Amino acid sequence: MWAGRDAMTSTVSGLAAVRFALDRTSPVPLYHQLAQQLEAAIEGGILTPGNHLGNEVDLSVRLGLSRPTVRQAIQSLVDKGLLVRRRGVGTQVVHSQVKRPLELSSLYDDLETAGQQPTTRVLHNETAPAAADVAAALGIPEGGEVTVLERLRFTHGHPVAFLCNYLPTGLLPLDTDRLQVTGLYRMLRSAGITLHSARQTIGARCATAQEAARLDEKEGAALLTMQRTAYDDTGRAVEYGTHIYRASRYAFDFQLLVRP
Amino acid sequence: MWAGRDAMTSTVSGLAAVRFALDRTSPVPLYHQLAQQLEAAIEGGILTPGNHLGNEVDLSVRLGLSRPTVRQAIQSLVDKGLLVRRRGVGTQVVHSQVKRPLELSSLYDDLETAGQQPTTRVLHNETAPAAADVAAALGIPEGGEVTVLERLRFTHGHPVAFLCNYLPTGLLPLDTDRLQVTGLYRMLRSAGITLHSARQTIGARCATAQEAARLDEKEGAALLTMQRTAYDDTGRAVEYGTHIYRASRYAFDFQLLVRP
DNA sequence: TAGTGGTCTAGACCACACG
DNA sequence: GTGTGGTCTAGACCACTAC
Repeated sequence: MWAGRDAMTSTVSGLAAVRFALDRTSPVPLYHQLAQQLEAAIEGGILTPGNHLGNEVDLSVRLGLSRPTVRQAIQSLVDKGLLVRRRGVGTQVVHSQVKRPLELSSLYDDLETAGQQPTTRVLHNETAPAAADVAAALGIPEGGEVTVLERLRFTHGHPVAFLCNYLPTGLLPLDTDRLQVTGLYRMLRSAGITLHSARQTIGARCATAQEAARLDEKEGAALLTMQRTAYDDTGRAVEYGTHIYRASRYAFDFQLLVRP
Repeated sequence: MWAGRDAMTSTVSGLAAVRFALDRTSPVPLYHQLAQQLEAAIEGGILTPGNHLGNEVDLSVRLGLSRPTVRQAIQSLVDKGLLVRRRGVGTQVVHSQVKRPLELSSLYDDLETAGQQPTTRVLHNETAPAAADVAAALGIPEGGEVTVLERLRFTHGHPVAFLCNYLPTGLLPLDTDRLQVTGLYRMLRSAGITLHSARQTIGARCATAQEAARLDEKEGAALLTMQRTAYDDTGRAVEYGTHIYRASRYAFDFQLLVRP
């Protein structure tokens, strides 16, 4: 029985071929090290779709880890959509190219990763009393002071979007020069504000004459609209924005994972 | 010290007031029972934003559970965005109204939960050879047989969307009569197909004369467009669709959680 | 220094799928 | 039946935060 198993391992493609290197002195948790190496093996094609991962108990013995630790590593990849577990069956690599789950995306980052070399022109950057909708979105009293930000975003010198954002005044320094060379979300991050969730609405409408002029479109052209309120990890609203995109030059593209 | 603690509990609003009822004979896991009751306490306002949950060890003693079990319950609520944990600080109820995370949403279900009484008219339901884009999306050979579905979705008797879907033929029975009274995703679910992920693109354009006529709009009206490919839990593509929505009557509205 | 969550262990029993 | 993942226990030590 045992001899048979050992003899078989040499013919098993997949997990048996993976070399794991766990460093107990590293500050990186063991389950995370294991998850990273499993993910690398999947990305690198060593573990191919449909490959069984073998049962958790054997794996934990082989790695010298406890089963809960191995489970935690596997679970994180299941959450990422790379693995599927079935009771009584086993753990398998998922069959397809699920790339990145939906992120709370920043237009600036999206454009940059798409190689679009985004640039920004700041049209307004000043404080003003909050209108009713802004106050409601940010959870502050109507008429309270907010910072109003209006920006035009360009790619290759052509306008793509008109961005209007409202933030609680004093939340972070909003230097106009810095806003011209980076994205708002990056500035939030580097100010120590971790975004946690957001509520957004995506719609469409035809461009008014003013909007058309601003975005270098014809009047009546299709525009994508987005309103978003973003919250930090304590649940405090940190940003409300109404954005307008040229539909001829931009579309929202994202991956969803079903939460079980 | 201990006396002081006990004396304080009576003045502590929040967790101390919550009565937990755990049933060890239930098939529902203990961590899930606990998570549900904590969630109910938050929804019901017994635990209010900012309330500390108290340390995990005390809670596990009080409940007669092990700490890992309590942690699992708390973690599930952290994943849902209801709680925040900070090392050295504690666990707190999040400060805002984060309601539902983004789901792989079905238009039919969305409309129904909004009380819009959706109805459907099936325009086409037949098999045809797959065009290049459809074949690529579904991962089948070009010219391979697919089922083509064209539907109009109404609310209160007015058209909202034109839905065109492609599915691998034979994946499930697609009875036209049933499609008229329910949604495609419900039929997939009841056929034992669990959706796992999807890739979607949302854009906008102006209505052509034909589209305008079909959706009871004027030519040139703004339309929202969505293309989506959905995958089941083995990573197999089970559905590809191109949808068109009247922007005057529909917008995408959803909540995002940042995945840490 | 004291208290918190973060990580990890070494077991155990159960429910479910498959042959 | 046999093997799988699902759940649960009762401890342990560490890293971080706040005072």
